[in-house]
Amino acid sequence: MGHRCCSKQKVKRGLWSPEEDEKLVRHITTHGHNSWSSVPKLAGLQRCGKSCRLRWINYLRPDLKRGSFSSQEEQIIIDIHRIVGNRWAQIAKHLPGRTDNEVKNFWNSCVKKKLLSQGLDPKTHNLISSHQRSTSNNKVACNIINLSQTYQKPPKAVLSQVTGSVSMEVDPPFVTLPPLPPTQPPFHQAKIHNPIVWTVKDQNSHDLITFPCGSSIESTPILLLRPLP
DNA sequence: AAGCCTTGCAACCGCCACGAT
DNA sequence: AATCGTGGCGGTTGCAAGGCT
Repeated sequence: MGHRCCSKQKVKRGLWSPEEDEKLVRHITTHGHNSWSSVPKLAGLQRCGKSCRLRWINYLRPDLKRGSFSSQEEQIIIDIHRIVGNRWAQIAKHLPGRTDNEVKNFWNSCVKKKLLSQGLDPKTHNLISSHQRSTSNNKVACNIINLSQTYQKPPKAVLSQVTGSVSMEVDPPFVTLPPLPPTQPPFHQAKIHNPIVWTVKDQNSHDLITFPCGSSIESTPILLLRPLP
């Protein structure tokens, strides 16, 4: 069956040859890819557009970082996965030079096993034991759930309910991740009418961090809440 | 050395969302 | 409003390479 764009023509499948790679790279570096469906024909490839797109994004893009993941990258993956779950594309956006496929493979081959060996459920990041954590940790966990639920709502749905600013109280300690690189194109920027401001306060109502979300939820720095050692 | 098993990763598949018509 | 084409995403598969017996 396959994708509709591939069903009409005879397309090659399987591993890409160096010659095919060269054709694709040459075409995209000189002409770009306005329409992936037209790339195979213009580049002289017997592949479907979807396959070309995948090959370029996951393997041929010049800004890809090859090689094994650093421990810092691994920690970022774990932290963001705790919040957003198996949204590999979201996670990969916070790891320059890494693709969603790479992150997914790394998770399935390494991180998952590591968490299991530590007695942690890779889906929930909670201890596999039936006992709950201490009350202090429960408080943090509760905030993670709140933030997670908000984060996972589609941007449109969130914005439609926002009339000014949204604030959320969380308890320290917490860490933050830097925002996405400035080159990241704003997601659905044109549709945003009500800017969101997230405010994190301490227990005495002092502002700890405030960050506007002028473009969208997608470009918001993700707050990572985890107990400090 | 040979056969089997495991692992990592590239690629495919199926689905969904969205814009154009 | 319905349909179609396309891009994007997560889940899954297949294969090659390396390890083990």
